[in-house]
Amino acid sequence: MPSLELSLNDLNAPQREAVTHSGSPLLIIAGAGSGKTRVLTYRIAHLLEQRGVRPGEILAITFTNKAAAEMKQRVEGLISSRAANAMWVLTFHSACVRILRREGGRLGYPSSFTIYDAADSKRLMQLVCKEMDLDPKRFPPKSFSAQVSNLKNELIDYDTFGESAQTEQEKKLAEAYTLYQRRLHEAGAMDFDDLIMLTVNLLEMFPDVAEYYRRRFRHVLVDEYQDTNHAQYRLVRQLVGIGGDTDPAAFPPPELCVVGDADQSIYAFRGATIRNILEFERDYPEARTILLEQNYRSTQNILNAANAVIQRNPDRREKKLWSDQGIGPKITGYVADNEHDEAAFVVGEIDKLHDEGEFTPSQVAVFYRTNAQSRVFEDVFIRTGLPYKIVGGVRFYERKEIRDILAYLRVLANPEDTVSLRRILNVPKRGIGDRAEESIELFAARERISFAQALRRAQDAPGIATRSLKAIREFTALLEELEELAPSSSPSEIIEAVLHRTGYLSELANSKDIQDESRVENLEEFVDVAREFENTFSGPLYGGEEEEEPGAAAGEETGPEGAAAATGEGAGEEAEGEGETTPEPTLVDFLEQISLVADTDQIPDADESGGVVTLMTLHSAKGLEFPVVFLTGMEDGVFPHMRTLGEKEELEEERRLAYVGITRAQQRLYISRSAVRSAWGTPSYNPASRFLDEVPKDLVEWRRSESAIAPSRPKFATQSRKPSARPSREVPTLEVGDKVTHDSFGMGTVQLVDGVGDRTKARIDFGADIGEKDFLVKFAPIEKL
DNA sequence: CAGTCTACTATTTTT
DNA sequence: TAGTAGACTG
Repeated sequence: MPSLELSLNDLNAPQREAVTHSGSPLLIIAGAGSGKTRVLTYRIAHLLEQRGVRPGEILAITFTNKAAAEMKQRVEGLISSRAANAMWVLTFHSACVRILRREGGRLGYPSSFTIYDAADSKRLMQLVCKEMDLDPKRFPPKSFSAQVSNLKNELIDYDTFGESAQTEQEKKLAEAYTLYQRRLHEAGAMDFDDLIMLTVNLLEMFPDVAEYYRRRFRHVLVDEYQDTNHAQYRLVRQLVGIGGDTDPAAFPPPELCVVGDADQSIYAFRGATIRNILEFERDYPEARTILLEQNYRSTQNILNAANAVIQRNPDRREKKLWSDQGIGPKITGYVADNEHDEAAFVVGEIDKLHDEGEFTPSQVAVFYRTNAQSRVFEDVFIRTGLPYKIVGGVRFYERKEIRDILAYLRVLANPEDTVSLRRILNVPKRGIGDRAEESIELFAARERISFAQALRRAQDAPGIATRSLKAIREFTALLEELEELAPSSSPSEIIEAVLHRTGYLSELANSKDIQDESRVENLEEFVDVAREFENTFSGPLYGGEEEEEPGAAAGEETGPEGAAAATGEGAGEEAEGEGETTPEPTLVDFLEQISLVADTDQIPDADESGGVVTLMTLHSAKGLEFPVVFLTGMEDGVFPHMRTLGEKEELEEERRLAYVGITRAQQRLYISRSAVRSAWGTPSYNPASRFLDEVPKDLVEWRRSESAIAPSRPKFATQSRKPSARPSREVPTLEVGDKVTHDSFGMGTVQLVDGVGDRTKARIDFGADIGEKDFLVKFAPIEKL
């Protein structure tokens, strides 16, 4: 066993304290670059080696698979890998899936339930809204879907929401939520938010299950705690047995350790609440808080800039990062005339850094606020031949052809999965059109049977065309054929069978659309992904390796299954995950991997010779670090984003995003903006980002501080040369309370003005009949009265 | 039923 | 500008 005593010396005092603290809940506030992952992994090693904790008693939760993998790998570097295998180091979602696969039966779900991603759940909501005959203009399915997601994040079920529904909108939403949830249940499916919510429900409703996990996991560690939403917060509370429904007196609660940094919370728009970290000491009165402020990543100049920016946010716990890495060079600033010019500057600098032998391209990252901004960089990078890699954007598993085949696989794994079934019904084209689909749906509703069952009884469906019926027969026969071979085939074999027997591949092969060529390639890659999965498979994500030495458990493990557990939980079937029996990967395992584990092609390896420049959004950059960072598009309206300018909280989140961006840089930081930027075809003139003003002047050396085309802060567009659709017209300067007339809505009152320059928006109230509407002032046919 | 056309909309997104 | 979703027509 490696001596941990020695390695504790690599830690600073607060880090060491965080590693060794015991006996009460622990909050570690870890500033950017303060060695958070190191502390977490050392803490785990310390638990195992010094405190006699068994690996099976540790549950470490992260948000991303990448973080989980990294933590696991780094723990393995400290202790034996066999021990590391018995720990649960998982994302919130995969941990919940493990629990739900075992216990979901109590909630009426099959253990092979399907996981719907955001696209699937939107599709289902669309079907639900159509079924309810809702006007998509007044009740947009997309918005309903988002709202249901928010409700689930708040653990508000449809009944509770329905009771308090007042307006028509809310009532319809409650109805849609109810129906949506019923459809999910019928399809044996859960959406992402269900994974968390239903696990909380399960633990709250079945105290024996909750107790089982509390007895089992004596240590619960949570990473990125500032990103937890309410449901995840409640889940953690359930796991440690505080605030739960069961009697906590029976045995001591598990020890909780959370790590986070409120200043790096950038996912509030997804329901994350900063509250969870700010109020940790109130939630857990015994808690100890440790602050990590020494940064091991960046130069002091970079940290000073970051500190200055984040300080503008009110109501935060004061925290000042410092570094002993030296002052470092100043930040380089650049004002470009347009976005191409900006990209050219970035490329030029990267070339220069490379030529001077200071940095290789792989040490450089370019950040931007929105994915759309990547295009220009891509253009310029290609033109100059500088190798690059864009992280994010259209993801592999979101491509149409992959989703089509996935839908087949899901139907094979779970025939009741209606969303997937309806997706492939007429893919490839086989003559089952909207008409036929509708009559099957109607028939299913009337007979109170599932869509899948209705399909198999299609001959009884009223008003179905003979031609359609024949096509449906062929389709169900095809499915049966595939279902037959599925149980004895590996995932990759199943995929190949689907590709060939459905005619999907030949349809693409016969197409003359060039896009379809790359589709075929993607599908080939998909088969490879499946093969790779089979080769590296080490046991299912769920179930699998439980206790490694069941007998040694402190106190008898009372399994949640009552009688079954009495025969010795852990010693039985569950234990075979490791060792002797190499488990065969099932289709369900494969599908789960795909839904829960995002992209294979992510951040390029830094140490590859020369390597490539990494381009990504600021959000994707969280958790990463690069020797050289370019923060681009520093313009009000771009970053901070136009849509955040009105809301105080959202602007604060943008500022945190800026903080995250700045603190990614280790040695060199560049900040740039462009005077003109084309958005959706039309150029717009943006003023400098307010975040630029928040960086102390003496930290920045401006390579170019003014644009040639817009010497001072331009007010409005010098309307482009070519006549736009709208004849040139006075753009009114509006203020709240102004009366205006609109060409089609008539007279109204300005309620809200928001945004900058060309992108100024106004909310105008046209009275009871029409209500409030938002306009882009530049384009709206409004006149000030 | 299937291909084509038009109208619409447009952050960030760990799972 | 560009991608998509629904309507329209052959």
